[in-house]
Amino acid sequence: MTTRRAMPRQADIAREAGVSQATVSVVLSGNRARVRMAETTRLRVLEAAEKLGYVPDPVATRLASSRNHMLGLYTFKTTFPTDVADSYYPILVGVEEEAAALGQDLILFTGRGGADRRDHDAAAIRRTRVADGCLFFGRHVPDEAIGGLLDSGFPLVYIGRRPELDNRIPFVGADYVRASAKVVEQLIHHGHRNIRYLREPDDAPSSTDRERGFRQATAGLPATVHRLDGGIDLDAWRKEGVTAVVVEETDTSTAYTAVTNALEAGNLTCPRDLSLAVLGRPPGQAEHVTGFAVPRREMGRQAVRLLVRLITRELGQDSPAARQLLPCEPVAGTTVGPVNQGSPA
Amino acid sequence: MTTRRAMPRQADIAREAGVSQATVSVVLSGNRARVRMAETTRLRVLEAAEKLGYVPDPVATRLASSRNHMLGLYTFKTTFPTDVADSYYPILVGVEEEAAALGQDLILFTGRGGADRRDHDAAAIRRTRVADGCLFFGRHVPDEAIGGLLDSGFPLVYIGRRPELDNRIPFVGADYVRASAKVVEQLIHHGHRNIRYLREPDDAPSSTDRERGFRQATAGLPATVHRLDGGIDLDAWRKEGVTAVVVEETDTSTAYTAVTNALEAGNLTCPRDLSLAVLGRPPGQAEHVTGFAVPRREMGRQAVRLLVRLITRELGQDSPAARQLLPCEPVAGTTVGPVNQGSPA
DNA sequence: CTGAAAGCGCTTACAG
DNA sequence: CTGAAAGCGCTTACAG
Repeated sequence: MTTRRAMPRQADIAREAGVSQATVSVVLSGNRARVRMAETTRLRVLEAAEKLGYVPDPVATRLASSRNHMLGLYTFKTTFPTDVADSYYPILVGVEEEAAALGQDLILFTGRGGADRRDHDAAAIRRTRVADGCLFFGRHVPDEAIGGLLDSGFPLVYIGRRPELDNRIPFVGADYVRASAKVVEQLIHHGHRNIRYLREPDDAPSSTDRERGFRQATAGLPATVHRLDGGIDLDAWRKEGVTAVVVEETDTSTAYTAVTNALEAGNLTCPRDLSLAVLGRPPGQAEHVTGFAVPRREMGRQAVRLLVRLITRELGQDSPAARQLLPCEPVAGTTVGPVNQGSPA
Repeated sequence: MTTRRAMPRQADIAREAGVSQATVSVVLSGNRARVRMAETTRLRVLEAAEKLGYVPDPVATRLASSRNHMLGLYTFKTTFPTDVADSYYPILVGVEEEAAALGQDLILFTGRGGADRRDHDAAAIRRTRVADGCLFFGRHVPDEAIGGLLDSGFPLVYIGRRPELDNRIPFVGADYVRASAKVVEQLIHHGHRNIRYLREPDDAPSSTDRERGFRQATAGLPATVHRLDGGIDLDAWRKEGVTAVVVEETDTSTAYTAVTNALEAGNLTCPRDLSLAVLGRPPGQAEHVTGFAVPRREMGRQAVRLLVRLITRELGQDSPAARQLLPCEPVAGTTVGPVNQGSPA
């Protein structure tokens, strides 16, 4: 039960090796300054360090220099969602994998909810500065706090595309535009012309991107976008000539659920009566639904890699390479087929 | 794109308020030393801090004092297991919940595997000292590294009972002895006398505790312990008069799997032909199996609480209260019934 | 009541 | 080639 002073410091090594503390620092940090030094001195220091079981104090290192090989992860909501199936988890797996591979520790910052939420988040966000840099993840961007971090040159990376703050935020997102367009092109390839897109009434980048992809692919076609705001009437749509439905996919799966309910209610089968594609993966085990898979794990990994490159200044905060969109994996599924020639039910 | 120097320091506040930097420190830290000070001065400092958007630098705080309100979590394997159903996850949920509730950030330390694993772990374990204290979780205890931490008075708590190092390690575990005994008592209550215990050939505390509970409950009965080392012959056991089987449950579920396979092969039904209880929860959705649930989430929460009490010195490292065993929740299930009166198949 | 000083354990110019 | 000094942003005795 001695005190914390039990940990050997550089000064102890210096005494042991008969050199100055500064020399110890130079030797132990690999002599990056390329100071010329007698090999014997170097060895003596190394030996003393080994003998005393020296481990650098990460706190002091961080204060004196500017690296401590710690990466922050700030999440705005609980980091470990209770709902394990949450889309969140694979990202964490990727983040941790890559952080470990690059020799970085991870600091989890949790913005606590409650009454003083705003203040609290601001303080917590500022605290991220203990780390060399920080990953952020969440639907909204607290402009002021993040802007402050950006202004001060603190390395940060958002997970998910972030056009906010004049596109000054580095990010690693998924290329929803292209993935969505490809799904819709598949429908067109099957002969569909009148395609309806069902989206949720939210304007997060991931939503608008999907819609853009849909619009790109259907340019010139009678395809229309329907914003969910209640029930949907598939029969009416079919009477209008709609032969395929494309639904947005989000955390809540509201749009997807609405469609499957309507299909069931109308006793409709895909792709016999209607072709169906989802812009993402549906909840549960519905693996037969055509769509695409978001590379969440890879997003986590790449976000870490990008953050480290920002930290080492290998990449500038403003570099185009600091805005990454990863491709999504198409999922063929079985809910898309040729246009049904029969008349609507 | 300014430098990090953009963050205001206490010195900046001091200049703004026309006081010394030390006075700023006193005011901002709530004047715990109860230094007498003009209220107007205090307010002036607070106002200046507010105006400049001051946030204390946690690194400097930690170096100068000894608290930074960060808790470490060291895991020896990947912190986010890819197998989501892993028993690991609920503990993390509990840890994060309670850490957030107590206003503590979390630092994840991951011992990387690989060739230099031992050295690496040792260095990583030492790095935990950036935090005010650290939670540890894993099947083995690296004696030397943990002993060193303990010697230096660094607050740490293991998740899971830890008799190693002469019981010097504070922990929060589950009371497997009592939970196991209760399960077995249930069997005895149903009239079973000749009960067989199937355990895996591993001597972790969680294994030996379960066996102890079994032995306690079956004292004086012909109950015997069988160490798994290949296939098992249920028919032979039944001919010996065994009417109930109790299996250990671990990460791997080896024992449980062996029994269910044997049951299936022998076309046996529980509890008709044999009563079955598992000392924990079986893998998958087998909710009908009698056993008990380990309070993992609560273990996570309590471990955090204990660690904080250690950090604040409210509790000493050697205090008996720093060795906690949480009760497990019994699961009734349907695989235990009265002794089968018919003859063995 | 408030300021000046020392120190936490490092890194990084700068002298010799 | 190596040492002495300053400084990172705080806290904590200690003087006035």
